[in-house]
Amino acid sequence: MRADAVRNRERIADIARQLFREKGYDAVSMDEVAKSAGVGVGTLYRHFPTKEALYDAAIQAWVETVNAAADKALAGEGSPRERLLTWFEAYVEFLTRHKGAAWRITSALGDEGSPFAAKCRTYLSANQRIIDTLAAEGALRADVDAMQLCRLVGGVAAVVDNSELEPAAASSMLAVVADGVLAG
Amino acid sequence: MRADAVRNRERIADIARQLFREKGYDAVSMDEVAKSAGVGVGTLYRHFPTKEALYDAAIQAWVETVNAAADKALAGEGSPRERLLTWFEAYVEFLTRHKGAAWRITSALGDEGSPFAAKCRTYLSANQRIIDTLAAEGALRADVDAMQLCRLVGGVAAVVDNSELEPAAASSMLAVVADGVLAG
DNA sequence: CCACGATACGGAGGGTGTCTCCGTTTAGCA
DNA sequence: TGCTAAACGGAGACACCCTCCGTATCGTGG
Repeated sequence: MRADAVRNRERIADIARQLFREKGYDAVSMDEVAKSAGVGVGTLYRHFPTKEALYDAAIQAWVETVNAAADKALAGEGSPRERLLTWFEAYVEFLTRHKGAAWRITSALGDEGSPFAAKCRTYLSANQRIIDTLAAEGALRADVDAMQLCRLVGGVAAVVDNSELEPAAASSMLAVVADGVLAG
Repeated sequence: MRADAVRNRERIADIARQLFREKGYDAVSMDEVAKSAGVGVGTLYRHFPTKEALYDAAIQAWVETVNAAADKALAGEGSPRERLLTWFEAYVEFLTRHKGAAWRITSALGDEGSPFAAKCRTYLSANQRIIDTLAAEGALRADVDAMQLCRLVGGVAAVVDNSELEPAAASSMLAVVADGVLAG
């Protein structure tokens, strides 16, 4: 790739990240991203074939830290319930950091063709590690799997994001899910 | 209202109901509804000021049966857990009967300005009755409210609808929520 | 039965969105 | 420095929701 192309690609992704984060997916148009980045829409579409692909690139950076968050939750000293809740809250915080991301990513679970498929795999494997660790301590009900957990917590995150709920409201819903998952 | 207007209004709502049910909200355009109903788009918009208002009218009928479903769940003979699960499954079945409805309605919880506000109130009061009844038997944790329950189960319904999950997958997620809500 | 005013109808077109196509410009190598 | 492959920009195709207004129809009072 030519040097100017690399520069443009990065500038576009940066600008898009800011815009999506401030305004949410639907409220940002491709024309707006192009104008803000000082390029034509053609350039936008050469680098990112669809709006969703641009979104995927824009939110890439923070997804990559998810495994660190899982490590941190597991390394905690509390009861299984406390560690599970720590993880759930981190997970919801991640998913709601960009407006509209929670629902888009949770919707893409199980859809290999989605532009978000790679992010879903990251999330699924992080949840799997949580499950494996807590199951080894005998704290989990037997029939819980990573996909189910992603969907449950993703559903909560989507609702929290959409209705712009207080952290306390999110926590009380997560407590319900955690208790349900821990129940024998 | 003139007789032809009444006929048109009903035909439009009927056609729209079928189309929305088959294809989901986003995949049905107003032009398509107008063409299928054999009217111009102007007529559509005189009867229903926005697409969401048309959707609201199209899914009106089944919403009205939600209270009957709550009665039926409460009249059951099983344990609190069994009755709660019966209600949850009926609730999810309602919300997923029209593709796209679960997320739209759950998103509208707490938004009085939404075209779905009336439907939300119906759902909230039905959930409140469930809570009151089970709380009187001492089966529920103290801090559960109807809004929280609507959001939790609505989130599950939205995920089930979006990913077209099997009933078994829905049931296992609902079991988690039910156990979490019942846990003391 | 008819004439006429109120009501309802149809569809062209405005505004905005995503995405494509292609003539023009530019980077980078020989 | 000259050439070619790569990248650029933006007009415009297409689809969507919704508005506007000239035309057609209903239904009532004479």
